[in-house]
Amino acid sequence: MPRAATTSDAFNAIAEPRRREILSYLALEERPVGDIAAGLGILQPSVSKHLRVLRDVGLVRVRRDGRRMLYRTDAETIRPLHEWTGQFERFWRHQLNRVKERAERKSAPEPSRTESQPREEP
Amino acid sequence: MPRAATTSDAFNAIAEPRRREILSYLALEERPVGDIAAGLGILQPSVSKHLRVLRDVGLVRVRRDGRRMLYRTDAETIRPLHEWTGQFERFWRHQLNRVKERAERKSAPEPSRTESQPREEP
DNA sequence: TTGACATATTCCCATATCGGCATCTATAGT
DNA sequence: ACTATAGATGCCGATATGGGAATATGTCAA
Repeated sequence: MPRAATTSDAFNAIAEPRRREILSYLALEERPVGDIAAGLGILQPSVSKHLRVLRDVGLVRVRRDGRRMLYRTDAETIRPLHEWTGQFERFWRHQLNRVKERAERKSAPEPSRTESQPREEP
Repeated sequence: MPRAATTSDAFNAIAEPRRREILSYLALEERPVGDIAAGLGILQPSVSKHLRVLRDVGLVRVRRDGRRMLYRTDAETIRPLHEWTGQFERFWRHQLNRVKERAERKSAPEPSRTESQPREEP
């Protein structure tokens, strides 16, 4: 089974850095595709494809203006992501304290072999 | 060029639903792999693989306890995600108002052909 | 040492992805 | 009708993915 589709949910959609840029770019005001391409330095077909993904998951809305398509970010769809990450807020507060304590304790060597470290190269 | 690696950053790592479950599961207290597998109903090798991804991007920390590996969520790494999504907070507040207005205005039909709708099936 | 237990890694595979490039569609202006 | 402009879609190819099953590594205990 491959990775979940980018269009499966907002989490997958925002995994792509370009798409995050686009969302920020379209947060303040709606813009046509050409502006996005020029403003972010991405080829137009790529922009269109990213916009299709964002549209499929509801992260942007479109409106036609003559021959242009005006896109804007739909912040409401980002909200669940903010709330999911927010569930850990109380923990990083605690961890800040731990880091502080550890720094203050740095006078005591304490060579604990149990504390883990990232693996090394083979 | 394929999709960015799941280990390229926290955004890609949390795109996978199981990994999100694991992070929530490990938020309160550290747990051995077996508990995660049993608690979430995932096969052990899968859990180990997900944990390796989460570890590579710093979303979890490990510590050895005898023959078990105790994992815990490192909330600090989730913080940037919370902040990125938070940049849109002021907008979804505004959009709430718009939705409210639209609902109140629902007495006026106004058949605007310009307002976009999701595409239809071919 | 041997065996049991806990976790990690490897192999296999069907599939979605992103970028480039070309092409198609749609609207506007003359 | 013709042309220009804006955007969307289609095709291609290299690649990482996640699940499953099997196997490897590592630690404890007798």
